Amino acid sequence: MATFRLSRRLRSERALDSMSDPQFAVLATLNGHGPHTLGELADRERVTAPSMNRTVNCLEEAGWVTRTPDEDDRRKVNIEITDAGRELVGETVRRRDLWLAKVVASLTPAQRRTLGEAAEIMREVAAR
Amino acid sequence: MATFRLSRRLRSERALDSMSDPQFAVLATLNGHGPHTLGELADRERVTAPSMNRTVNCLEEAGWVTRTPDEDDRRKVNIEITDAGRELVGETVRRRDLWLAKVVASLTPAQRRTLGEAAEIMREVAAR
DNA sequence: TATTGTTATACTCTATAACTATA
DNA sequence: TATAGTTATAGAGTATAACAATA
Repeated sequence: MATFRLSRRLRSERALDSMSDPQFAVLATLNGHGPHTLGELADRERVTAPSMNRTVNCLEEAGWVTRTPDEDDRRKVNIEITDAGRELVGETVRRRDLWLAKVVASLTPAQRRTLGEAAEIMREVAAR
Repeated sequence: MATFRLSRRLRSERALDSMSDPQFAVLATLNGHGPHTLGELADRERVTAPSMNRTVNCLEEAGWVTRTPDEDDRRKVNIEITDAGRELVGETVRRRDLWLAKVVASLTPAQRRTLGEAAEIMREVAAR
């Protein structure tokens, strides 16, 4: 439960309050790994195609991504992040890092050590 | 990053037919810390009162919690988990933590102690 | 015939604003 | 007048089922 709550708190540190977590997750994927088709995004986020379609619709209407029909397979649609989308992702990352830095600075050395050791265990555990 | 990864790993092990995360979070709180008023639950989960009211409605209709008017302050409503709710929490936890139990059992006592201490810090930090 | 994306429909979670009952 | 809870309303994320376009 502590993991879920901290994860939620970290996600709340975003550049735009109006941008939801699912939308940001898609934007971060496109920013870091290039254009994806709708099906690829749905598989990556473990949601259905209609669900991802709706999320992409919101991102497209807001100008964060663009849809382009695939030239080789015209059933597919390539979704690509815009310059405005890249700027938004960068701003969110900076804000999140700032919040984390303040929190860490307020902890005792022992607490920081505990979190550091725990993070290592959590990474190892999550990889199983 | 460790928090995000562990959170995602835990969710991926979640039973398909189990309840939603917000509902489970409320039920787990009531199961572990006794009855709460609506406002207390809303503050704890960092959502608005109307949002929590709807979640509690779903839990109440399903028979997992009960509403009881407070005797001292009749504006308040005490929300309490039912026996069926306790049973459901137990089932959900067992299913979600099936793999985690094995992982934790493989850790050293010192590692388990580190995770326990880290969980407390994470809860405090997430509440800011 | 199979795959990819979309639309239709329904449910939950979320919020703000307005309302009721009580302090 | 202030507070606790509820209702009204709206937007987003989720799903399944059905459909269109393309391979």
